[in-house]
Amino acid sequence: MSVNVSERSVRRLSLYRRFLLHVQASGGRYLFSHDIATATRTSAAQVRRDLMAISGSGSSSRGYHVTDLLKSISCFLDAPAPQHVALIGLGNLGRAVFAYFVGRHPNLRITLTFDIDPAKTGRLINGCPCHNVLKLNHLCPSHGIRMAILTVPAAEAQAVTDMLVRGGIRGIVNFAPVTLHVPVGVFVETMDFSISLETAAFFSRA
Amino acid sequence: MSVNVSERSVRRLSLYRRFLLHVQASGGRYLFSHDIATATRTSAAQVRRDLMAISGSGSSSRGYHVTDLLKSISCFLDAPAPQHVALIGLGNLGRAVFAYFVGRHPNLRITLTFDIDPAKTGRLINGCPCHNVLKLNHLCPSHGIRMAILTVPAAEAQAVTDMLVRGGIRGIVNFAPVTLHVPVGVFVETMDFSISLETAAFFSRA
DNA sequence: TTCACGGTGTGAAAAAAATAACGATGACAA
DNA sequence: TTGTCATCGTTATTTTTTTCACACCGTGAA
Repeated sequence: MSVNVSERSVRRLSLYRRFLLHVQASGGRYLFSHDIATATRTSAAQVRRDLMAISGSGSSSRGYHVTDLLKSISCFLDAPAPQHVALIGLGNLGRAVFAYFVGRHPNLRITLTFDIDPAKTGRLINGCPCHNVLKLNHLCPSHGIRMAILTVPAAEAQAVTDMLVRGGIRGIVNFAPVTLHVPVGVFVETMDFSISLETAAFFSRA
Repeated sequence: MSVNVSERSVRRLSLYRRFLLHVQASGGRYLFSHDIATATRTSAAQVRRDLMAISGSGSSSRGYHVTDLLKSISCFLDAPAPQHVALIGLGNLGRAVFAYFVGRHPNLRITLTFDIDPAKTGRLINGCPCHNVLKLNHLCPSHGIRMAILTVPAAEAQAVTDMLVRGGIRGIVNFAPVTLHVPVGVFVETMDFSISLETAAFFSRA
């Protein structure tokens, strides 16, 4: 089902969905491909092509039906049941991510958190149990957790990643400014503030 | 000088530099392209090609001289003098970004911060003055600020962006989960946690 | 010296991605 | 009805990006 759709398409589809949700909330019912395109800074052809891949269909006169299209995209992007997510590292960043997360991603659920600090482990954080990071490879499989958010210091990131991989994790959102090494089949998305900053700095004077 | 180098190359060069700094710190003197490649998860050919573009040259027997290469990359990526940066929005995220920033980017300097909350404006934050966000288009030009980090709520992001653009900002690192609209010539880098999360969720079950 | 080896720099080829092009379709006006 | 028009779905083309391939170079061994 996921074959034939590139990473970039998936990203754009996620953007389209976000826009469509806004439109839906404000009562819009139909959109043309170029509406979606301008809202998400891409081209109408690109939108049509992306939607073609997931067979979301529109009418040539009215365009795309917002609710139907949302259904198509969500059906494609989301798992049938909510996915469980582990959050590793409950420092400032980890807690901020957790706070941001709440209520925003109904299909993703932070089920467990982990930290190495004994002052944090063994308690509930936002109603979610926090365990010692050493229990990772044991607890993730038993809770059906396949993806993780990594908010540990850079120095620990690779070691924790190795544990995650051993624990069967298949997708990682990494906030540490390091390049993680994982086996094929494990997806890593790095939120690399430093690199983004330097890139923006560069092009701000291009 | 910046012509002919794609955004992706710039990103990779930034990654190479980070790796090279680590190597330098641990006393390494020479590296082959494939060392850099494996460390940054790309290919040796890609590394050589990227370096070719900035005319960083290596020897076929020893590889690349770490310090020389660092010099080449930094000369290419960095402005001759430190660039001034404005930070807009001093909520949890903004303060976290500021804290992360400190000491990590010698060529970039957060010169001014802005917020809309009167409890924050008029004071020093980390030794850096905080102004009302309405003073943006006035203060940015007079301080030579050409780039900004945007950590305001999504609902305000576009309005603030418009002010930034009027204030002459040419590069924005945007943390708000919205697609910003800017004139050509203004570079926007969006740190989009939601999109990254959904992308990782998708590929974690591919 | 002479050869083999492993790496660089770079043009050529391949793959991936974005853009353009176009027949088909349905709404609407005349 | 008939023609026009704007948009869709899809194929074709172009552009961009990555990978391959190989001549050339410096080193070390024989």
